[in-house]
Amino acid sequence: MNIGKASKATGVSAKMIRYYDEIGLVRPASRTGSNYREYDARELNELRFIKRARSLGFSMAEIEQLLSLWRDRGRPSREVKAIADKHVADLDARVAEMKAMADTLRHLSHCCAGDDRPDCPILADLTLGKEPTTGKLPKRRRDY
Amino acid sequence: MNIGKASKATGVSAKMIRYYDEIGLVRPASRTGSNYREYDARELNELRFIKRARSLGFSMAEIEQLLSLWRDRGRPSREVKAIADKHVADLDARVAEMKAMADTLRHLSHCCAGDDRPDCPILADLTLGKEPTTGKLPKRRRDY
DNA sequence: CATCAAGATTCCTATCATTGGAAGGTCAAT
DNA sequence: ATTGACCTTCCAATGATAGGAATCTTGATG
Repeated sequence: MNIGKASKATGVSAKMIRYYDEIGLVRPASRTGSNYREYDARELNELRFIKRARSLGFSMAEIEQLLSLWRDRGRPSREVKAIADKHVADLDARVAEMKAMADTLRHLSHCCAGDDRPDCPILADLTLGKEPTTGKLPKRRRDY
Repeated sequence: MNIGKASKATGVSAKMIRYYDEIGLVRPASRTGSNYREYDARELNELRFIKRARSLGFSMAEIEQLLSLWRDRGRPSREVKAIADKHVADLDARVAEMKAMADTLRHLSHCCAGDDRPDCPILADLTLGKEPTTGKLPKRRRDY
């Protein structure tokens, strides 16, 4: 099965399949005589695994760990659970941050007349240069 | 006031001040005879404005709009409110997505014994290659 | 005044995951 | 044989930020 079919079968773009190949997230694909990448059921499963994990917000680094655990049939579920739990905590923290941002803005917007007059508490607040109400933002570690 | 002082006064790194300068988010800073950037109170305020807006999760594009509205003393507050409200809606949507992710993972983790045995519903779920429970993820448009 | 460290300048590099395109080789069907 | 769809590699760009190198300026001290 070539990369196009594999892409359709897994929902991972051909570009990204090549990229995962390049960075060694998946083992280098075997090649046909004409240098086309070839995929079998096993590799399709890995690609689906990656896709699902990305959609759950796991970083590539986490996926690398999860993949190696997944490949190891004897691994203790404890290890997987630890990664998942850490990720849940991460997600919860980010949700809290964003919720605080949204609430702050919602409040400001609610106090803004939103009419033809120039008085606007939103801009007034921005002008203050205050620290964010949520405290310093942590570094973003990943996209999701 | 040189860039180092401006950085300390606003909390925006010198690197980022130069970057905002370079991309035209702020007007090109005036220069001393020896080519040092010079900042006055007005520009410090703009940098604080940008910092605060970033901390509220506005994208650079949004900040560009907000800045031009902020500079225009006669603008209707309606325009500012519209940007803020759109952003609140964006944030709410992202919060909902991430909450759904966290909940899905939390559920999976809860079902995982987390012991020495290899059976793990988390990996089992990832193996399915299902569509995310939250539906397709929208493109991330920004960091925050 | 000479010197030296701190701090300014520009330019280049990297991040992370993803997308886009160009140039060129291959496959399948007509 | 031609055509069009598909594959290959390589290069560039995204957005916001950080790091570093090379070079120049400033300000303080001996």
